[in-house]
Amino acid sequence: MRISDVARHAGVSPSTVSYVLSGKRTISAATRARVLKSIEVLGYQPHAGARALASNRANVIALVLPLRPGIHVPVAMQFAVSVVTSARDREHDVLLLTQAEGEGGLRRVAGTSMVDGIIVMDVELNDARVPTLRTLGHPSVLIGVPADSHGLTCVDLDFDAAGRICVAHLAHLGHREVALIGQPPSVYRRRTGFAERTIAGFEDEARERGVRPLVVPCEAAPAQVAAAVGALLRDHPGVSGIVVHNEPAVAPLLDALRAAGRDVPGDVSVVAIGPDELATESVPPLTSVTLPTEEMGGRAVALLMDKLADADTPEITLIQPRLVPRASTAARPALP
Amino acid sequence: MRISDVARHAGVSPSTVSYVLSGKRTISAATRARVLKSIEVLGYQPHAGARALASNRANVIALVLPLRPGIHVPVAMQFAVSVVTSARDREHDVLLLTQAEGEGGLRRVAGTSMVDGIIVMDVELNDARVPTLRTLGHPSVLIGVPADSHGLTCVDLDFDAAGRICVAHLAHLGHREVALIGQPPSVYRRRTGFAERTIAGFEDEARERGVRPLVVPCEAAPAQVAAAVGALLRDHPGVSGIVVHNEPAVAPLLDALRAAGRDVPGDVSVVAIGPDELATESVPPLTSVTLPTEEMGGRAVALLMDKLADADTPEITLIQPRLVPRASTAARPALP
DNA sequence: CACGTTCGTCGAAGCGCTTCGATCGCGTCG
DNA sequence: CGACGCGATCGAAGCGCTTCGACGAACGTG
Repeated sequence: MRISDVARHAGVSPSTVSYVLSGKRTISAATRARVLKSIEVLGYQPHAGARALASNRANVIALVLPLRPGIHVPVAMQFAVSVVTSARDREHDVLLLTQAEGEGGLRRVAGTSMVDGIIVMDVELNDARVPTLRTLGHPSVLIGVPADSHGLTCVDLDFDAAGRICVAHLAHLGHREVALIGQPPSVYRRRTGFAERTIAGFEDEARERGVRPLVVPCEAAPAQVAAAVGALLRDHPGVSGIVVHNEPAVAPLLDALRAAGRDVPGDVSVVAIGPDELATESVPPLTSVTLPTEEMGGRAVALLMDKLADADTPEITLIQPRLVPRASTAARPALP
Repeated sequence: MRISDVARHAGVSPSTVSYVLSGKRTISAATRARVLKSIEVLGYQPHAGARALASNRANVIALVLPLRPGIHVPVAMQFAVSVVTSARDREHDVLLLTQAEGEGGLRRVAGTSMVDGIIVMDVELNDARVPTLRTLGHPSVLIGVPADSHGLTCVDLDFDAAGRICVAHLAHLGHREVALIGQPPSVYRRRTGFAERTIAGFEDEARERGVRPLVVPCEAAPAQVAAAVGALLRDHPGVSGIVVHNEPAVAPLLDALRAAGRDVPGDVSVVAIGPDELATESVPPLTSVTLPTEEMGGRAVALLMDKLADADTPEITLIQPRLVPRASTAARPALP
């Protein structure tokens, strides 16, 4: 079943069928209808490889999955799904690469023209893949912002603003001492933008508002969260507001507070940074700053398509965080 | 940079270069070396589309991600990663399809020759995609076994045996009444093989050993797990052994037992069915039946490659479960 | 009314690779 | 010693599509 079969069936030339399909030249309504009919009747599907060869476009983009320790898998999956969905909406498919394939993988899929562009998730501040992406000659979009974003296209939540907005919310409620339960130390060690920027925003806003900030990196395992919370309550009894930027630590954190006899939000207010489900499915539902995975994935794809169409794109696209108040934050309790 | 450039540089014909690359004809060691050198020097990478067109092989397989409610995302991700890794080991890439694309997506990627074969995860007993796969004319491998597996190739853990082995282990330790904390009701409602087969094995083995079985489908939310455990302990005080076949319910289950003052394994023994990390990261580490995601993914890819090479493959490949004793099971406590 | 446009369509030339049959030496066997 | 076989290599014909230039017809326009 080839394009020439369709052409014969419709009584036109193969090129006409091609133009009907691509819309790159005007075709009379009557002819178009006839061709489309034939395509439907014959169940014609163009050969992807032939297309890619002739048009120099594979209609496929690559997505690099992040799989290092510390990554919250459901969030990564949400990104992946939103990228696939957005790509499909634009007639593109998605080729999956693992982190393990590394820069060689990027060079391979780009060099063989398997893909037209690349989306890289979980970009570190000093990401080894960035130089490769720069020299690749294939368009790419990063989710996350490296230290030097020159010549790149990056999408991210504005984590600095996210950190700030959390502190602002707590300060507004009267809290004078706030803690940030952060990512595991390993995440800071490999210098991840979203982690550092959240801290920066958290601390800056606290300073500006005369609030005392405290940053506590934290492993996600329940026991370690419990230990961290125990230490926090003991050593810093004045802390009445907590920001959590560590998805899997959220449930253990709430457990630990409960176990310590602290009511949320009666004694302690908690703000989470993470996907909505995380916040709504907790008990109590958490005031949170949304991690808009769908919007970010969609935006990344949109930017990549712009680059494929030779439009120029902003170097950095920061999505503004929104804080949704729920049941986990309240005014600071009066001092005893 | 094309194959003819390499040919010129090495002083041979393009076909010779092609044969060096594919190994489909014998090439003298000297020539091969010269060609390989040229390839390296020039940094030649063959054009994937041209290759696919000429050879009728894309060297890509499709993977359909499961994303329905009730799916444990980290497990799905483990499968995906193991499929990608195994595929890469065999010179293939992986195209990601979402469940949402449905059967149309399967027809599209097969019909356009984007992929050479398809791996479908999370197959239901009456999966709507099965008839499509049968008529597709493209090889496919299912992870999971549908009710009618005629003419298909399926890989799965032997969940019936998994259910049995758990009961056998508990019975061996002297437990006379055992409960299965199962999947959420919605999973049974859509008739999922792994869920039903585990129950079947669980009940059959119990019957054969004269043990009283009890099956409790269970939502994974902590509150619901707690409620289910509460009811279980109240209405069936004789239950001293619990099998959990529901990853996200494991932690809440242990919490609920602790809250009810039951020691594990002192008062109640617990066996989990799931990935190893789930078992080793719990407190106490759980006796468990491993869900060998890596082996299953690898096997699925291997079977698909066999089909691509026209070898015939068994309809059903069941992987035998292994029970690893850890700290959560012990002999039944003496009756008071 | 002749000429220039525009519109719709066609034909042919690739895109870069694989593969089949043919060719060319060269060693070997009868 | 000629025919034969075999290993190594080449040339050319596609694979199925897109796209460019060309062409005829229809349609204004001066």
